[in-house]
Amino acid sequence: MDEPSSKGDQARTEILEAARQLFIENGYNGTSMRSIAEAAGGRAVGGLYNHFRTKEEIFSAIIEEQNPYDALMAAVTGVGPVESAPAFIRAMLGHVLRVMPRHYDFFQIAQIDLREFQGAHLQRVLETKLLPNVLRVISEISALPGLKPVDPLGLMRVVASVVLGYMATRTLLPTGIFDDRSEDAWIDLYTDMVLHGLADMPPAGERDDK
Amino acid sequence: MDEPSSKGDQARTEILEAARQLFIENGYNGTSMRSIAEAAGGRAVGGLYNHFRTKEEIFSAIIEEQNPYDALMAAVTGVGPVESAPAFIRAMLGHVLRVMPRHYDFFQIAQIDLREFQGAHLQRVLETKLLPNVLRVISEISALPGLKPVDPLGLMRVVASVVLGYMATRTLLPTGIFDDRSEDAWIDLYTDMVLHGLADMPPAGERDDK
DNA sequence: GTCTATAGTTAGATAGAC
DNA sequence: GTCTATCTAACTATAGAC
Repeated sequence: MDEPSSKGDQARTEILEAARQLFIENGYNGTSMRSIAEAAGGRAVGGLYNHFRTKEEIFSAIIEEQNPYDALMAAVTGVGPVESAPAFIRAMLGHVLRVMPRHYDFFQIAQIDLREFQGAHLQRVLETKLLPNVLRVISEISALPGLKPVDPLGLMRVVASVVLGYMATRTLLPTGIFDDRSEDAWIDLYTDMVLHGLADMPPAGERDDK
Repeated sequence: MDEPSSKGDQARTEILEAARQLFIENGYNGTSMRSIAEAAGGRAVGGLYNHFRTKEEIFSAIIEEQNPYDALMAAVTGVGPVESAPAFIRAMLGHVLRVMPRHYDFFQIAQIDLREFQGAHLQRVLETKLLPNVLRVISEISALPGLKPVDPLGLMRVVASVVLGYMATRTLLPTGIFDDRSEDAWIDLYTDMVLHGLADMPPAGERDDK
């Protein structure tokens, strides 16, 4: 992710770092090339154009180079061999829900892309890299025993919803309102809901709750 | 919500309507007062300032006057008397998940507020109106029989997460990928997960899935 | 309350010396 | 590759006639 490889690219890295922070604080159109240059080590505006042709190219580079794809896939593939689908889901959620908050910056950048560019820059990462792999993992889970009959697409959406909802409610609501539980406790609660639900009884007959 | 009460306020309504659409399409800073004036019946720019003092006041008015609070509370309080918490949750999710998509515009406006103003305009609506009422409803649910022991705050967060995740995945992912299921089928799937989980067995002992 | 015209500022991007 | 200086265009907001 962060690779200050050659010495000439150090400026580029500085610029991307400063830009990301400003985009998050002030939005895309709220961030000027001047402010990026200033925040990136007091540079001059013109210097930015030696590394990026346009402002949008800066934003695009952030999405392409700082996305948490590797970390996310490592969290998923790091589950290892398990015997049942519930065990896989519990381990996977445990990893993913712990990894995602460390990439909250990208979560915010992604929201900016959705609003300002209709997700155009995200789409490449999502469709070419993440989605196929996620679908493959979800299919593997479906093949394991222990789940109710749900097709892979349905399984993917509800799991994705829970992860996204977990991320969104971290800051959407007034600060500190969720702080009385530890992160581990929250993750257990979410996992238990996904696997076994909130009701204390299985659906009796078919109409315990209708 | 839409109240063309006096004749003088018709222009105001037209402006807000045009502004909302432009904000959604082009973001806050991507929408100019000129474009708002033009879209609101070919008005002149100066005329806007007879109704709103600043551009931000237009945005603020949209959040204050076009938020789906009433619709949301109606969906929740319209559940009526039930005997168990699972029954309440099923009915409530059925209403809320059907009502929220009809207010997707506001969902997008809310995201703009989060990004451009750190949610400053949302906060008033959320803290003074929605949150207290939601917490009250959640407490009522907790008092009904049929749930595992979960405190109201935990219950609120996981339910909110599911609703937000449902909304987010409607457009986050490539268009049409979720269209093979009807809305009703999706809502059933989400509700079943929230109540009974995805696993086909209750947690045996305590370690069926660890 | 709506218009035209414009003030004052700032944006993205470029030119050319070093 | 970085700087200073600047171009052109667009922005928010205001002034004043009707």
